[in-house]
Amino acid sequence: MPPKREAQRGALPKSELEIAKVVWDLGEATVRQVLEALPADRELDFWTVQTYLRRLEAKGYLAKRRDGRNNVYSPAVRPTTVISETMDDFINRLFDGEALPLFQHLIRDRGLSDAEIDELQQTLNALKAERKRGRSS
Amino acid sequence: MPPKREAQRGALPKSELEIAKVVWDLGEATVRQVLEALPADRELDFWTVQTYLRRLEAKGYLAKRRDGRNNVYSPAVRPTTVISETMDDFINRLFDGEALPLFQHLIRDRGLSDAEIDELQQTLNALKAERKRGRSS
DNA sequence: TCCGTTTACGTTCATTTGAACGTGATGATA
DNA sequence: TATCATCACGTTCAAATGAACGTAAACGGA
Repeated sequence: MPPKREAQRGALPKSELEIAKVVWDLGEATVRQVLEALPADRELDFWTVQTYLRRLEAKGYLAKRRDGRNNVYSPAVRPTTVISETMDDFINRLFDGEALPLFQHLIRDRGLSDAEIDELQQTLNALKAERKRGRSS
Repeated sequence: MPPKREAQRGALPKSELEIAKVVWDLGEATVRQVLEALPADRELDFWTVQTYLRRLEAKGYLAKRRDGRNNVYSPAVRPTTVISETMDDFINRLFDGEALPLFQHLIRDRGLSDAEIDELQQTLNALKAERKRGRSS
């Protein structure tokens, strides 16, 4: 059997992703809640937000529940999964699928504060220790 | 005067970016060279490649030079710049403009090999040392 | 219970993007 | 120099995307 490519929910379009992200942050939300949670400088129409939420539901990213006369949307796919998919797509497109070059680029061409570097190092150390532990047990 | 938004060459579409990347790798290239440099499983028409190159030129990303009857395309904007812009756009969209969460996600949700972790740590160490030197001089 | 408000749903519309074509010009080869 | 392949350019076309509307139904307050 050929290695079916895991549903390949091919990379959400910008606007839809933007809306999905709001829902993720809120946990669940009505159209209006999403609209209000949008950054102030992002003026979308109520109708437009509604449209995107509907599309996200149609694509299987969000679930819809009825609450009185309102639709309440919530994640139907774990956000982490969607982020991973999106990122994979991005890395494939821009860095031939290699994560490392992406890091390099981020680290040197984009300003990381000293504090951020520290934090990053700690994360790496932790991960390393974790793995070592995993392997020796 | 309002703070004009820096040309805002708003994020290249997938296919165009793909083509641009080939040109970057080759340094400069004709339509046919780009076509041939594409991964084997990516079957684009000669015409299609031509179209994308033309668009990229129109948008100011590539420069066109004449060589006999051929157009030779080359970067008009440093690839690093374009990559940065693209990445900024991406990070804004997915991580509220914060690079750190992106790192975290990459590090833990996407498999990094031990070797890659090492390499990353070295990069960070080097960067840190570099900065310390810069500050104390 | 009636009225203004808010919502869902189906629909629409312009623009962008992905992809390709037809023709006339150009250049190499026979 | 006649011919054949290749190329550039303008053009086109469908699908995806960004954005919004009209209507009818559902509510909540007067």
